[in-house]
Amino acid sequence: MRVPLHELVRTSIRERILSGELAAGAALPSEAELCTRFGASRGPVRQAISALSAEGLIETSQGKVPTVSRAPLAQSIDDFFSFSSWVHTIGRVPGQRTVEIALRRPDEIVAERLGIPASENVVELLRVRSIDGQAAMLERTAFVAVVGRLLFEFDTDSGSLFEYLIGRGVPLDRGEHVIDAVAADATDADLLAVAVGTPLLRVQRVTSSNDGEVLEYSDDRYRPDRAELIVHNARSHSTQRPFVARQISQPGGTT
Amino acid sequence: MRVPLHELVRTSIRERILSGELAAGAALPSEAELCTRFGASRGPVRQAISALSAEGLIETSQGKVPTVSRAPLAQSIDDFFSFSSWVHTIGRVPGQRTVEIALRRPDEIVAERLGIPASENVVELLRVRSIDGQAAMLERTAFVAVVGRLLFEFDTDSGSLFEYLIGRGVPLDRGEHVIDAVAADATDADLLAVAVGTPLLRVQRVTSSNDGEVLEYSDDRYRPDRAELIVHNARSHSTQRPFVARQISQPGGTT
DNA sequence: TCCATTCACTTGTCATGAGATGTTCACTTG
DNA sequence: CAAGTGAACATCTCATGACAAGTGAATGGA
Repeated sequence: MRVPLHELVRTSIRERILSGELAAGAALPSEAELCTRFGASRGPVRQAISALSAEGLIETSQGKVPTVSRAPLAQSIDDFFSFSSWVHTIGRVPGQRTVEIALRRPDEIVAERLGIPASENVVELLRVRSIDGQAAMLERTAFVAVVGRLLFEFDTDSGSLFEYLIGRGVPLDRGEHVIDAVAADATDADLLAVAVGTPLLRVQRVTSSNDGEVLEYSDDRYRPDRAELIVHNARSHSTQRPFVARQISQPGGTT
Repeated sequence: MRVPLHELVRTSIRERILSGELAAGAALPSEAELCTRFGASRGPVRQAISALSAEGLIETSQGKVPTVSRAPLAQSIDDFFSFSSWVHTIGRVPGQRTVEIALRRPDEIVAERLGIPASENVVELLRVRSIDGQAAMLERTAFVAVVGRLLFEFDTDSGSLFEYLIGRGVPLDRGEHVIDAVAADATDADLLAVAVGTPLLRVQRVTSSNDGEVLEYSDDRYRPDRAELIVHNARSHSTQRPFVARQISQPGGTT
């Protein structure tokens, strides 16, 4: 498969940023330099820079050399998918305790969300996720069989399941998250150490590949005093990109 | 201020799409046609098309004329800011009942969110928002004085406050939304017709201009059985754009 | 009638050249 | 010593030309 030149330039620069070689706030080489370095004309180079800018990785303005963005969006995106990654980037210590892992028939809702017949087995995982040792979220995940098989070779208490699956080549690319609020049931209350009926922030996620193949369904319930979601959004036609992330709850939030 | 040619082409096409002149799925003129029509070379035209594609308004692929996207993102963005607009686009009837409107000193939290001293007056508005006549959300909004003044010339029971303010030139451009869950207090319970302690989905929004000037703070509480939030997200470097919107709750959501 | 091929047309990619416009900083001037 | 000036340098804008690659409809043969 032929790789266009601007694509090559783009990924090359991106890798240098993500690897830390180009730190946040650092200046990129000028267009002219990039041209000679890649043996390209200004067209592809500008195309690559423009794409990286749209991606949120760099910031540009006329007359100034592009600089590496201080709040890289790529990080936020990964953070939104991976609890461990998120907690790490905010400088806290993530933790997880596996309550249950099982291969079983899915219930109606899980089967419907995964888009499979109820007769097809799924791997279900129930974990308590914590921040600095304090329980913050209860995670009920169901994987389709082909992905779930990989779980039995993984210590679900050890770290980021998401990174593990990505590393094993599972194409967890797209996520659809439905957000609402539910009252803690007996299980929630027990594992999150709250009273039954306490309001919890629930995020139901359906993760699929770029082809649209559904791979995972998860029902995550957050203690709202420990974690919340944050959405940035811009109207009109600004170049500002929307982004979604989690954040630690601020004290005094309940009016 | 000088308007670049590619910007001109871009807004021209965008207007033709948003006005409905170019329906969803319709084919755009070819690059060559656009070039002659605007007296431009391919550069600016391609730049405009690429921007519109990134905006999500059109879809392109090699060899085929660009077509108007069937799920325009611009709509979703506006929908996320305006309750009325959202309810309209899903084919329901929005409603609102103003419970209170007042000019007063802000409490600590409101003052902090708006970034103003507690001695500065704000206009506070309390409204019940409904879908097809059923109460779905309770909205507590505080406006800085300069914006709030406009409210007294507006019938807050009549329709979209957001559109009214935009029409009056208020630059409501950027929004930061913090999402969590709270238990319904006595007021919430009364106005939303639920029991005290019922979990509600809360969205706290700080709206500001592109310059970063804070204009509005809102605390919206949704009945999770009537409305929920939905977030689409894509990892990696796909062209897929993230978006955030509201949606009507599906029955049987509580596992 | 059906199917493979051809061909005109489309967008994607890339090079080169040139002027406009914003930034920065050393240098001049008061 | 501070303020203003200007040149070097950067990106932004736009034009022109050329080839590669995908699309779709017309064409022609089986």
